Amino acid sequence: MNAPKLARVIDIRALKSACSNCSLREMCLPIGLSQDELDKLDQMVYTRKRVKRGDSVYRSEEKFGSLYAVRSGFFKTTLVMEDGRDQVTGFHMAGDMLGMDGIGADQHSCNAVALEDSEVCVIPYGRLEELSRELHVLQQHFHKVMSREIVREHGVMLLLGSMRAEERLAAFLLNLSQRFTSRGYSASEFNLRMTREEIGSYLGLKLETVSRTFSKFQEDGLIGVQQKNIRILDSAGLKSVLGRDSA
Amino acid sequence: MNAPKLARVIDIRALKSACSNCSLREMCLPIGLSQDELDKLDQMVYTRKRVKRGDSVYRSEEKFGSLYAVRSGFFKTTLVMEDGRDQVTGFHMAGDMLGMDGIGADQHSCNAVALEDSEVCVIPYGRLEELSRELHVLQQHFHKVMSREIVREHGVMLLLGSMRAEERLAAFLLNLSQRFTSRGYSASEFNLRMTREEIGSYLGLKLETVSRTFSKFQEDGLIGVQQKNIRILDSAGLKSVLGRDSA
DNA sequence: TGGGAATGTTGATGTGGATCAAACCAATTC
DNA sequence: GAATTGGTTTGATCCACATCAACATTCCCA
Repeated sequence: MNAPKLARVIDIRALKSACSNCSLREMCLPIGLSQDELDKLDQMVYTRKRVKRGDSVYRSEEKFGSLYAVRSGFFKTTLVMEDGRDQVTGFHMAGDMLGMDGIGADQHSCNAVALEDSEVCVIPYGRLEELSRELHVLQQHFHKVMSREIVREHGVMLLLGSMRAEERLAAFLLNLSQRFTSRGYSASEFNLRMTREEIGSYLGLKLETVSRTFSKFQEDGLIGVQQKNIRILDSAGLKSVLGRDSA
Repeated sequence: MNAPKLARVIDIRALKSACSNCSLREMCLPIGLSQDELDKLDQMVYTRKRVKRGDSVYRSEEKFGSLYAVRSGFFKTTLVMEDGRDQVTGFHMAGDMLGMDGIGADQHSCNAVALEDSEVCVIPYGRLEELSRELHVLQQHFHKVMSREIVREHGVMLLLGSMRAEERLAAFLLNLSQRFTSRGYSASEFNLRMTREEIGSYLGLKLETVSRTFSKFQEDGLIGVQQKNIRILDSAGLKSVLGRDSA
């Protein structure tokens, strides 16, 4: 009985899915575009896709065709080795771009999995190429997005290659906090969307180590932890954990 | 007395520096371009630059302006943490592209240092943008290059996050071997251009561990090591080190 | 051509984080 | 409201790699 009504509501929402009135337009592809250019972008991004918690936007080996802008929700990207070991290579939230790994070999090289019910904007890659040949600003922005992904990964390499467990966790929390802040959320309190195991996988640690280190940070008065809820009590203290030679 | 003659030789060589008759054109930017398009590329890449061993092409924080295609020689890229710890983020040889980390923030975020006397082609980034708006093939190729850099870094993250020392070294050697092969050099014998310390830094290990592991591989008959000279004696064996649960 | 600085090897010992194991807790589900 | 399930915490022990140290080798360049 309610079904038709619900469907209509969704239709209306879909109509409004255009980039030009998206609340994320200041941190997504539309940055710096004029109204005119935005209209063109609207024609390119015509699909939104809901992704339920646990489902994936794309999987490794899958044919590449589109990029995805996270509209809402939270994702992880993971790599799987032949022997089954897998590793989280990133966590992604609203405004982040997914799928750029697929361009090089025309197939995806990792899995993008939703950690909560989420929504992405589907950006057909061919259209993006076309449009970015036309719109200099869009081209520039797209290149910047890719470049920043490279730099982000540099950071992770640094973390994995030269930091101790406490430093990794501190860097992780500070990074999350900073990203939440830039999206208008509280810098000092947030809910983790991922498990200790996923954090560990991302940071090259075991989940027990993650848990222990959280506990230690709590004892030291740096953070408050209650399951997935994190309060950052002493962000300067956390920063000083980074680049501290030893315990 | 010889100087003028030498200078003229260099001039001639400089004239021939065009992409269209570069021996690397099949693994560098020119891939897939028609003669016509190649001519345009030639106009873009008009500078070659010699880089002496130990010198850098660019340094972290430096203003970004150009990309660099390695023409000959060998480079490492490194990141430095505030506290001085530094980490090698990659090794780069002929045909590789350097500097893409700089696009995002309009300044470089790592150092690119020559490990032997080398030569790079300077690609002014503005020109590349321009030209790739014109030449679809070039645009595609450039995007692929960036994407592959992302995928390469994914691989390093996997290595740093989930592999043990022996696996890291094995993966490293196989990767080098494969890259030499694709450049027409021997897959089974090559000279390392970097020190044990640099290898260790790249792999998240100490130089002693690198040295010991090389020795172990040698004892096991997998490789022959003599200082910087490496012979791969049993590449299948090396592959089987990867993804082996334990010693 | 020799002497000193880098670089590399190998051994002995130490330790941070992994592993193994056991509770504990919160959220569902029956 | 008992039972199940997925996630988290905490303790005891272990081990892969780091660290410290001594020596060997190679590379420079004075």
